[in-house]
Amino acid sequence: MRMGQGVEWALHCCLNLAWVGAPVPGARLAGHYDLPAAYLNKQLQALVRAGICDSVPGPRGGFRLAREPGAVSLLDVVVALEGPEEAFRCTSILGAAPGGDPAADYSGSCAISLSMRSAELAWRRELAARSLADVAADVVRHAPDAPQRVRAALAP
Amino acid sequence: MRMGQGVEWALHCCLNLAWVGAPVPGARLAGHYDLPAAYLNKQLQALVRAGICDSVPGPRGGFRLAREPGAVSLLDVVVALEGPEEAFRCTSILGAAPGGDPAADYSGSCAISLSMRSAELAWRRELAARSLADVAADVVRHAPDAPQRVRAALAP
DNA sequence: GTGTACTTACTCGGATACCGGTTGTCCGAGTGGATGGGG
DNA sequence: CCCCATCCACTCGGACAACCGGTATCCGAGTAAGTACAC
Repeated sequence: MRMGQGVEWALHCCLNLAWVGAPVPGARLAGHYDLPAAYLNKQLQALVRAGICDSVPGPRGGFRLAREPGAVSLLDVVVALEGPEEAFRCTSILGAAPGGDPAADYSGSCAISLSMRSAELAWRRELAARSLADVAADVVRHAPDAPQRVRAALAP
Repeated sequence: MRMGQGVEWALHCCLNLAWVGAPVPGARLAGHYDLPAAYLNKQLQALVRAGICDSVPGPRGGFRLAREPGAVSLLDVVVALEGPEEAFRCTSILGAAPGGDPAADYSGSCAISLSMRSAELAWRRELAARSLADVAADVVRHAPDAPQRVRAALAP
């Protein structure tokens, strides 16, 4: 059970976009972290589809945050890249057991499914409660000049 | 980010093993849920390596729970099959950014890594707090004759 | 000097290969019970 | 009737393929800025 690499990249990029404000080309973000530009572009496209980022084409274009940093949760980013379905998928194998209904959906009644779903819900709740603004505040507390340095490195 | 199918199978099998008490062949468990026997066997082997199940060879052999159901948490099963490493892996891309140390390990200082790890810790805590005995109790509360039916179907 | 049309370089966007990991399958090593013979 | 050696069927265990999703890459469509020219 591993999460896609793109999630880490997207989170760092979103944080930087929150500090820059102006559109930043995907290639410049990729160069900043020494990442494959084309692949990072793919992840950013997913963020655009999810309504987290806006993309402006042409010269002086790039990606920028579509909402306020406080209105983008870590869960939003994770869901945008990993999809909305949960990690544990109940396939209702109880339906194949003796006395089970093969056509029934046990995901809402199977105790195992409920327990796994409950745990995953706790994970999602933690991610949903933490916004980009919260993370940015933590970074600033530790390194107050980080936003300025990022702006200097990424702004045109 | 999807969890392996084997986790669901292993959880159901462990619950049944807790009710049966005696060794149950992997093939019989597989037939109970109409699963590929050889592949389920692979998952059960992982449980044995993790010390969750014991395996007895020869006729009248099979798999049985190695500890009391109350001493096996859902997290134990998940870790046995999915591995101990966490879903979100911090690759310290901050080290590649300007002003970063490429050789340093940022997984303990990067605010993003800390937030993701905190959320995953909440998930693990939920799973660790729920044992097979707890889940079994929930099932019995909903269907009191489940243990007897399982014994009748799986016991030799 | 100013407005306009063109050129151009730069951006995103989707379609296309590659690879590791989960999924699925197979056969061999080992073991406990059943069986047949002998005492 | 009891004991023992043999045989055998049954089990796990690890080694071997197949399929799928994440990884990585490329080139084309579209756009806005810059430029040259005509008025």
